[in-house]
Amino acid sequence: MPPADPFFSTFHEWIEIFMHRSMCRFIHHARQSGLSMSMIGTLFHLHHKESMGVTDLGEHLGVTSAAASQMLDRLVQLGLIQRSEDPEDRRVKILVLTEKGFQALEEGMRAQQGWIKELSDTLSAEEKDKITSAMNLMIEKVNQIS
Amino acid sequence: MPPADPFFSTFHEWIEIFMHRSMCRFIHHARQSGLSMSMIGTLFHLHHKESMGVTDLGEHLGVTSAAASQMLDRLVQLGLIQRSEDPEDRRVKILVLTEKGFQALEEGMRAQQGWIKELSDTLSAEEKDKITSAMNLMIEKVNQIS
DNA sequence: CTTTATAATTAAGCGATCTTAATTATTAAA
DNA sequence: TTTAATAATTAAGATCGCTTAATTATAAAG
Repeated sequence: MPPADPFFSTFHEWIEIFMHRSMCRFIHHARQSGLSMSMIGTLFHLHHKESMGVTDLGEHLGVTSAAASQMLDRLVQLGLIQRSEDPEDRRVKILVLTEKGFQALEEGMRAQQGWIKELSDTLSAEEKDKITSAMNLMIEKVNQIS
Repeated sequence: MPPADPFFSTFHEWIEIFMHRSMCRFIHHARQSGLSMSMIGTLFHLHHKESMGVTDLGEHLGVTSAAASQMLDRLVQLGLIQRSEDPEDRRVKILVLTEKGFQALEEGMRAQQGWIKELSDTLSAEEKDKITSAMNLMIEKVNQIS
């Protein structure tokens, strides 16, 4: 059990609400784009990891490197990632998200956000300011921790 | 293009950060639990929809009712949902999340939250209060819109 | 009462996505 | 330089999750 800190319990409650509102639509969108769970995991992973090898990626996804390699074939074919040789160690491949891959991620995240407009409509200008300011604070801090 | 409202742009930026931090771990956890994308979508859907029929669920997931029915077999077998006859119309099945199903969802969401501790450590008590209060405001408002 | 419509399931088949095992290419070690 | 280790890929086969089509059960309409 985590501590009964009001920060954590509120955060947890908010995440629950956020996920419940967002995930259905996100999954729906992913399926329609023809992206599997592994592919989505890969796009997210490459986005905040800059670059990584095939085996490492597979481990993170919980599949074999063979499976990762095959899935990467499809992502390359879709133009969502770029796979190139690592000049430091030519056995290794460097994987990076392409602009198109980045946009595919963005689109998926935008797909879930209809309900935020609804939320916004119930808020006064001061309330929006308060929330915006709190989020900016979190954004600033979270950028420092990695 | 959505309006260049600072509320929306900040919210969007925050979602991006949140998703990138959370989704990899969430997907990893889902795979290890043996849950498919449809299963996860179903658990989320049933959690905030109370109850719904098989065909409706399939439509929401973007699959046929046959596929939904087969997937529900597995979820029932895993004890994550309960499937029972609707007394009002005995052709229809009522689907509800079991306690175990609810806990599986909770677990998945908890799996992603390690980084929140890190974020918390960078915040002063007043900063936490500010964020907690803004989130409570959103929670209160969002509960009114559905 | 008979016919039609609807909800869910079952069955058969197909393609996607895994797995293991073998292969190729490169690097590190003996 | 030969041998061993590592990274990625390829190939073959198994399994999963989907589709369509047929089936069963119930409800609504004629």
